[in-house]
Amino acid sequence: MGGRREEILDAALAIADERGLDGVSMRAVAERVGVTPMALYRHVSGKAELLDAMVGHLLSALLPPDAGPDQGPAQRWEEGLAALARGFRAMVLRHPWAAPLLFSRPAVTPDAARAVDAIYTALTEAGVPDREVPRLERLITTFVIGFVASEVSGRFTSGSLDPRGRRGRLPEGDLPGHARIKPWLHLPDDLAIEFEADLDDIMRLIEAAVHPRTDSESGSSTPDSSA
Amino acid sequence: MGGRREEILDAALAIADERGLDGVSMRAVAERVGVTPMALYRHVSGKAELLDAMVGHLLSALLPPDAGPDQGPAQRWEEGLAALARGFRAMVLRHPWAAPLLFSRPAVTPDAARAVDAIYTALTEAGVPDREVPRLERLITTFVIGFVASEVSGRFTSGSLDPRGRRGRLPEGDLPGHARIKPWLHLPDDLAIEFEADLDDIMRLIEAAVHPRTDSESGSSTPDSSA
DNA sequence: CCGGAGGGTATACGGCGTATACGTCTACAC
DNA sequence: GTGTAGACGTATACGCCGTATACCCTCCGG
Repeated sequence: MGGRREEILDAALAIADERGLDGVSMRAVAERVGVTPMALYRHVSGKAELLDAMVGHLLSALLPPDAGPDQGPAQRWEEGLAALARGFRAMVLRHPWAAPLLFSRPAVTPDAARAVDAIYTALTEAGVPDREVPRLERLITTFVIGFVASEVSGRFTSGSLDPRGRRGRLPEGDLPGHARIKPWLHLPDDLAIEFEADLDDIMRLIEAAVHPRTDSESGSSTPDSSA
Repeated sequence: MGGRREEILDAALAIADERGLDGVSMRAVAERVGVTPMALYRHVSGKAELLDAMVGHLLSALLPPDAGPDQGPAQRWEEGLAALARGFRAMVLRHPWAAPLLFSRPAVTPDAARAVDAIYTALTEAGVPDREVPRLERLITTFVIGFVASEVSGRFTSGSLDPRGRRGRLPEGDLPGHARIKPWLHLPDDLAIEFEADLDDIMRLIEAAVHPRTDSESGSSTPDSSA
């Protein structure tokens, strides 16, 4: 039977974990399987499909293994969403090579569809109007994927924070926004904490979608009473 | 003078716009400049730096050209942020090749730092506590970059929506969350509208950060009164 | 006995980024 | 003028990459 294909997939995953995405070449995978590069093409249509299969494999491990037919009303929806997000983050931190691939391929595997379904269910359970559910799903997944991708790809590491990053020698007084908040400009020690705070904000965003504004009473933030 | 470097940069940008990021090879750029590939290395340390310079160039065009010393209190902060986000989206839609690069490199060019500064200023102006400003800046930029990257990289195109995407032949009844909201499962015709709705939600998220919850009064969404 | 099919190999092509070595042209000190 | 140093460009080559093409072997049903 075609256990060979999974053997190839496992080899590719192992190489990616050990040497990064650039290490995953058809030649390297073939060597690890113990076979000639061209032999891979009997089981995989090309490198693109191999990469797809790799992210598919990762996403498969995201959902709990369908722990039985009945499990009651599960947890509260916030917990379900947060758990999914945390699990996703943990997975990408464990396999950073996946980050660049996550934006290109839509959630196409069965397990990915199930993950989306879990989000739909949570949103519905939270009381979000049906019409808004897909948009909010996209908003949430976009943020979560983006956050983790930023984290592992280096977008967050000092640069937007400390403007003297090699090349950016600004006149120093040209950044009034930075100056005011200088004490808070360092990257937090633990991005997990920031991730939690962001998730919290997004949960509130969802709650707000449950009780939509009537568009009156929304007289911008504060009518006049600021300082 | 070093006009040669900008000539190289322009050639690379032109190729990227015409043939995509994969078309940008040192050989192709060199040919367009009318020079041998190795000649590029006199002006650019390697391909990585060339790519960095390309995104730097794009980001430079984001901010208004510093329209004079005084321009009053500018617009309301929501408008400033939204304009920045819309400008960013338009830019990436015009140059889709930039999407994969945006997560890897921090905002390191002077103009990028100025863009971040504009966001800081808007958040401060909105009344966000100083401590929270950098986190919210990261939250906003992460979402905006993620949204546009998803848009141009195909993550949004049917797949998470319509679960029958080639490979994902699920038992059909296995996706209760999808079933319930079937009428809304199609991608909106115009993602700009969804982008606006998302921005709106994020503006409300910011307003919520201005008036932080005291952590009482937060008895989860609705105490008991749902259905 | 045969024949096809599934799996593996060998070879090759065209592309890539770039290290190294060599030329050439200009500008300036003497 | 002459020498020389540096900036700029070229030529060649190395080692990778993905994969098209053609061939080979082994097994199994008829």
